[in-house]
Amino acid sequence: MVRVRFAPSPTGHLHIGGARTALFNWLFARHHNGKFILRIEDTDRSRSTEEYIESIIEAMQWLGLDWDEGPFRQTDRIEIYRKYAYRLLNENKAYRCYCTPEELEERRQKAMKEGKPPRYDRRCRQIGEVLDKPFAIRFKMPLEGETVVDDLVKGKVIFKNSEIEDLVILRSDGTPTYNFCVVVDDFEMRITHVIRGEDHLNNTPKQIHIYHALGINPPQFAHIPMILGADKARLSKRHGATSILTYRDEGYLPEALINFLARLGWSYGDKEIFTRQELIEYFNLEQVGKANAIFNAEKLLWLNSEHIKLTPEERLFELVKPFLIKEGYLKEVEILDINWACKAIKSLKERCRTLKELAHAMRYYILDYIEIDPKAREKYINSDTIPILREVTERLSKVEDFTQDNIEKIFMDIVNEKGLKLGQVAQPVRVAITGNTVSPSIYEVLEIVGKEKVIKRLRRIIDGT
RNA sequence: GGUCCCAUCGUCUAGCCAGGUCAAGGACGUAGCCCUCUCAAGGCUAAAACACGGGUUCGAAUCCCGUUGGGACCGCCA
Repeated sequence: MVRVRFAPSPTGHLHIGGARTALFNWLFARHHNGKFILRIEDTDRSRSTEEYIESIIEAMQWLGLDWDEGPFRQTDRIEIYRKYAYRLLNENKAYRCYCTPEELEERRQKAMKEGKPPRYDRRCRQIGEVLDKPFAIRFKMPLEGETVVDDLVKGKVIFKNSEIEDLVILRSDGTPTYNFCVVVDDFEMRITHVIRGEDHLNNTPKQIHIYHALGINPPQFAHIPMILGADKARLSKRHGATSILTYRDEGYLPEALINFLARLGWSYGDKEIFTRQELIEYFNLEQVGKANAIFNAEKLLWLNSEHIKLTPEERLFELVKPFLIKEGYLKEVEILDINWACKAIKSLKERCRTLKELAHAMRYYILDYIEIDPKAREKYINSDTIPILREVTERLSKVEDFTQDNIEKIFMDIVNEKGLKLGQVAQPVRVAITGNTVSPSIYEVLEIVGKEKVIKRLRRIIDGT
């Protein structure tokens, strides 16, 4: 049984990189009919907050990355880690370190300045007796030999044990540290595959030794490449929308983001567009690449538009509602006729790349009156076009059955009778009805807006009010 | 500074493990054309890459070594 976990630390919102790690774990679990576990690594009490925990969970839920166990919190499990740490101490596999953080920091700075590796010099490892001073517990790393990490993505990676420092596993305040908690938790939670960012690759040999000291077998490791910003630096706030929830608020579909994230570092031949089910079916670690990837916002936008096209109008309507309300086009209690709304959305869905854009475009279907773009007005509403608009208004107002076909007939009649080009009629009308020079087919727009509003808006333009 | 990872179009990538079918394929973006009531969508076309240098081999994008470049880690952070 495959058991994987996503173990974010709540020191910030869920960002692109974290979400991709979560996704790969989730996909791997679902593909193998295994379990996906959520674990909150909040042992850094000074930086972890409840707010971030909630935010991460909200983002996971929005993405549809559901977990089977958890969320577990490491702060609830402190006693467990402490127990294991003291076990190692008693078995002489760890030792008390009496150096203070200040001393260590000082030595580190000095080492850096002298160009030496800023590593702990193991000075307390020699102390035989127990001193009456505050202490941290350090793990005894082997002093020689090699450790091989047989990584599912990177292959065999070899580390010299002499390069690995004696890391602190329990702080002097009694709290455990990251590298120790992961091992204990992954063991206790019976994790079979650890899929995480490549930034943890260097930690892996340390963890492997802790596994061995505890007398347990390490899980399989898979270190996936990093996601970098356009400047090739690690993705951070500087690169704009970094929180997953921001993408939700900007009108991205979760399935589009999932699709995008999946293709960042993983591929399935030439296929670009995947449904959630397809990803579960096709995902594997073998096809995960080794090189870092740069976050490409343009492609995400394109994928979003593709997924909007794939989404049924009914669902789009539900998804776009919050945006309509936020934009003020719709009051919260107001109810739109669903069939009408779907017709409106259908006309717009292949023209919009985000739900935000969709909501904005829908304004001219919903509102009674719309603002006319000054440039559009200048170009298309003038003494030449007012007579045309008058003619259109007059004829449209006589139409009983306000359908696309009937509307088109009227436009064509006017064009033929007056010897005009269709654009000479369509564009002024488009500006009068939508407020801009861009919209779906004008006949379609008129039908959806409806006779009453169409006539009202045209009259308003003609009257110059 | 040390250790580790990585290297195909601007970007995501296929191909690499099992060398020849690759004068390197797809996608985003860009440019042009077609369609056309506008804008999209769609269709067609174009520009655009095997980082560099050695080696192995009849043959290398694919295997080996080095160089360069990028990234990560080196905490009583995770």
